[in-house]
Amino acid sequence: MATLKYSRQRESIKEFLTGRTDHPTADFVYENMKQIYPNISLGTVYRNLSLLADLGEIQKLSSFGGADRFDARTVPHCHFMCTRCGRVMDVFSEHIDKSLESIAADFKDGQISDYKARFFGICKECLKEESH
Amino acid sequence: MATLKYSRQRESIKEFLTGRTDHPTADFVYENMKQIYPNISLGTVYRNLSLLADLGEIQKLSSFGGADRFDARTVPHCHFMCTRCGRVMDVFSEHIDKSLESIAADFKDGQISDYKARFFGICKECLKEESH
DNA sequence: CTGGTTGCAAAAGTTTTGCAACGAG
DNA sequence: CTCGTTGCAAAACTTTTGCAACCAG
Repeated sequence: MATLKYSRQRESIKEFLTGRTDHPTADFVYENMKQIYPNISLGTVYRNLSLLADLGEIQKLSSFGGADRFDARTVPHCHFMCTRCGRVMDVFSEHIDKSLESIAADFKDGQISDYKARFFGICKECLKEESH
Repeated sequence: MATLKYSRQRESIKEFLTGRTDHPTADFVYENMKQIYPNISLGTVYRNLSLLADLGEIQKLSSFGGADRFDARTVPHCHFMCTRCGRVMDVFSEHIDKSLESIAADFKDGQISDYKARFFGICKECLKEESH
């Protein structure tokens, strides 16, 4: 097994993600990291995002079409994507969490190790605009 | 609105998908279509898969990392992906369907127009191999 | 004819990787 | 010193698109 070594870049990337509630793409992370490390490369960002996801410190979301998104919130939770503006938001609901837990438990032999759910629709901001 | 015209290629693509229970990628569809239309192009496959998805005749699944997958089953349903062999299978469970419906209903203002859920774990085939 | 569809190829977009230099332990 | 990490660039992979020829209605 590879022994992990400290890297400023990796630390900054994780810190950056932790400070946000949206779900940035790798390229967006890259653009922001450039302000701290002008020479950082996109490859480094991808490598660290992958590594952090493997360690379970962040979550990779491959669910929305286009580039993958990354989320520092690692507890199982759902996402809502607005089909009009493309924004991806976390969904908070005990009802939802309980339902998904019971869904996972519904599988035979405890096969489920993880699950993700996402919902599509039009967000309130877009609905507001629509009524103008 | 564009008026749809008949195309043998589109018909074959849809027929191909309908006859399968796995969830092929565009490239896999392309490789198989070549046996019927040796000159068919990947662009045509992508265009028709997109078109069929827009028409609601098939479903595009962007949820599993790597290339998108396509599914002729259009009723809302969940998928299970084996994290070991990568296979993607449909999940049948009244319990799950009811839970997801009630999740969607939990949103205010009927915002939800669609939802997808997927579960990860190790499939029975892989578990069997593991015990050797 | 008209305009949707196709094959082809180029381009765009996303992610991975080989490699030499660098740096943490 | 060792080996994980970085920057850079090339490559791999996935999807979209411009265009002239083609074909369904």
